[in-house]
Amino acid sequence: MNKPITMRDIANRIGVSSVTVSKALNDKEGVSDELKEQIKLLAHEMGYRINTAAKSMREGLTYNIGVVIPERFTGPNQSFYMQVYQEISKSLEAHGYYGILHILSAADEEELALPRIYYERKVDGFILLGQINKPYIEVIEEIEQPKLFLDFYDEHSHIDSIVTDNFYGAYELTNYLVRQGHRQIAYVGNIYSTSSIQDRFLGYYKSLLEHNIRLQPEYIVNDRDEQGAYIDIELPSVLPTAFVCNCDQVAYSLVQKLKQSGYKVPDDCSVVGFDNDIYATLTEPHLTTVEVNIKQMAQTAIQSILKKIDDPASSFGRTVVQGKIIYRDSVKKI
Amino acid sequence: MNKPITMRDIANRIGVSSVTVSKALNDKEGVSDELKEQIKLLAHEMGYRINTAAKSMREGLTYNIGVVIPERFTGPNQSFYMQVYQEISKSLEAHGYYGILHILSAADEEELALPRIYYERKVDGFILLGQINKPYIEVIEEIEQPKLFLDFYDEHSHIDSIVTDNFYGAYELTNYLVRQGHRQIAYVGNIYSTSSIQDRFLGYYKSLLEHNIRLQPEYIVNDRDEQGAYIDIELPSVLPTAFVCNCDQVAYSLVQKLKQSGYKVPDDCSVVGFDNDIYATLTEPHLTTVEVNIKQMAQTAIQSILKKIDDPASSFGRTVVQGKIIYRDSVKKI
DNA sequence: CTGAAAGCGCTTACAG
DNA sequence: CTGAAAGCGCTTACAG
Repeated sequence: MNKPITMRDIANRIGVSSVTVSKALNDKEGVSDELKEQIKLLAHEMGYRINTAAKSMREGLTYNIGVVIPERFTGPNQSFYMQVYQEISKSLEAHGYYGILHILSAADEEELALPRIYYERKVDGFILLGQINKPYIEVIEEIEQPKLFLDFYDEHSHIDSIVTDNFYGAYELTNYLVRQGHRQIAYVGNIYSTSSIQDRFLGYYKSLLEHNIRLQPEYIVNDRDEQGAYIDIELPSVLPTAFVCNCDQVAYSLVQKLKQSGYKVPDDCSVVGFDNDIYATLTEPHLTTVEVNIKQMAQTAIQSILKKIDDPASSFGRTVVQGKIIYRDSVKKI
Repeated sequence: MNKPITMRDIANRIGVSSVTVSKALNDKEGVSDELKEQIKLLAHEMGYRINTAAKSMREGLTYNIGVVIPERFTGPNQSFYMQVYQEISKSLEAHGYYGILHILSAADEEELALPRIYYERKVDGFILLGQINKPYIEVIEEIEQPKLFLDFYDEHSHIDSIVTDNFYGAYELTNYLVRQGHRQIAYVGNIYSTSSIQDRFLGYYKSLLEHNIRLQPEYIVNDRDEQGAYIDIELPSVLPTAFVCNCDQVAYSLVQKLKQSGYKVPDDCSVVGFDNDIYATLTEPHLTTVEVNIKQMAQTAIQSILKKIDDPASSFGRTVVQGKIIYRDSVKKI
């Protein structure tokens, strides 16, 4: 391996100082346009590539962002967070930054072990992607580097967060059902299970309230136990004309159940989901659902974290990103 | 933000030189055990975290590996490569290395644009994950840094590669069907489409040959067109007793087709898949299939690339990683 | 417009 | 066993 080209090499070739080369390559003031051009050209010819490590050390910036995802969200059937990570990766690159992924193992989360990227000063900030345990949140708070929560938040923490608008998405989707003539509308999901299920339920409820539809207890259908494990869905004794499901996967199960019970979707009963994941199009008919705006969530997160790196005092609080209804074939106008 | 602690700070506190601190913290020779302990303790107390950028510059190593995945393999329904990336990330961390993901856009691949991590010397080596275009391969070959192909290979390239053993996996799976009494066995897949479909076909064919079963042309069932788009599967006029599908997703479609035609799986007909992805358990009955050993593929890739960084002359050629049959309920003994 | 000096925080090679 | 010196490749602040 021959020695890498440095700014000094370029400088020597033209008979100029390395300071001038640095200025030229970084488009700084203080070099004539002519010389600038000449230097850039030569740099290109010589195949110069900047040594980021040197720049990093000098500036005290790594140009890396750590993205921490709890292990439990990274299974083969849960591609959502990895999708988000992809977007983060792409957007970061456009800003001259790079993502470093850290899968937080269950053991490390339990033992409150901080990621290695922290101890090695590998990153300028952290994006915590996906709900982490309370005690771990407290440890994270102690870190004196910029950080934010993505796709979850913690009421008692002062860490900024970016979440999808579960409440408004479910509200809009339910409004749509009402506009299609539905008034017997059930909600499927354990509303004590997670904050997104709960917020989606509340959006659904708001729509009912606005339309003077009474919330009937038997129209809140449970889908999972305390541990989050799916349970068999029990259909209400009087079938509603539509179901709002807290996620596409549950909508998928529900449609199977309805079919088994001899009902046709959407002819006998409409069903909507949430997430627009693989289950939305695996279901027959394909589900009308809410798509989370992954791209915007990623971009918002990056803007915020970069701002915080630039100015550690800046703060954004809780930012909410709106989703988008995807209309398909699982709703019938009645 | 208060100034970060350096080795010098620790040194000053004990009244020793920063050289000694460096040696102690790195467990190098030349410091008494006593002093070493004292230094480590103090470092911990003071919350010392090494400045990797400085180390990097000094050693000329970034401790990062670039992982390049073509965009077309990163859709929401294709979590496989992101699974692999997760494993790479985890294993790398155990070696004090970190992965930097680069999604290669279709445009960049077309225009032969190298990733930014290359121009910024952000990484010590590259793992190319997933088949890239021939012309791009040629550009990659020019890079004077360690690199390897993961999950694909190129006959005309001298770049080392690590692939899953498609041939042997399909061979074993077909052997299993034969042991279960099957002799009319069809293969589903366009055998001119990709090298893995082709290699899996050849493994299937080897098993037939070994068992003196004639390969019948109508038992090679097409599943996709030239562009790789799935087409409607046409069942052979005489139904075989078993189908070997080139992937789980196609097995899923096939089972649907069989059910629509009034056949029961596995009672009337057995079906096996390949990949053990989400479709394997989405299918009813759950599919017997071959699981790619993602963990081992990642580990092998990392070992190889780290060895190459250490010794650029080292070469491994084409390494094959064996898969594992997952037995489920889609095969009947006859 | 251009450059000499200094320094970012480490580690290696050498001297004691 | 311990440390002074040198240097990795950049950039900033300052002098000319």
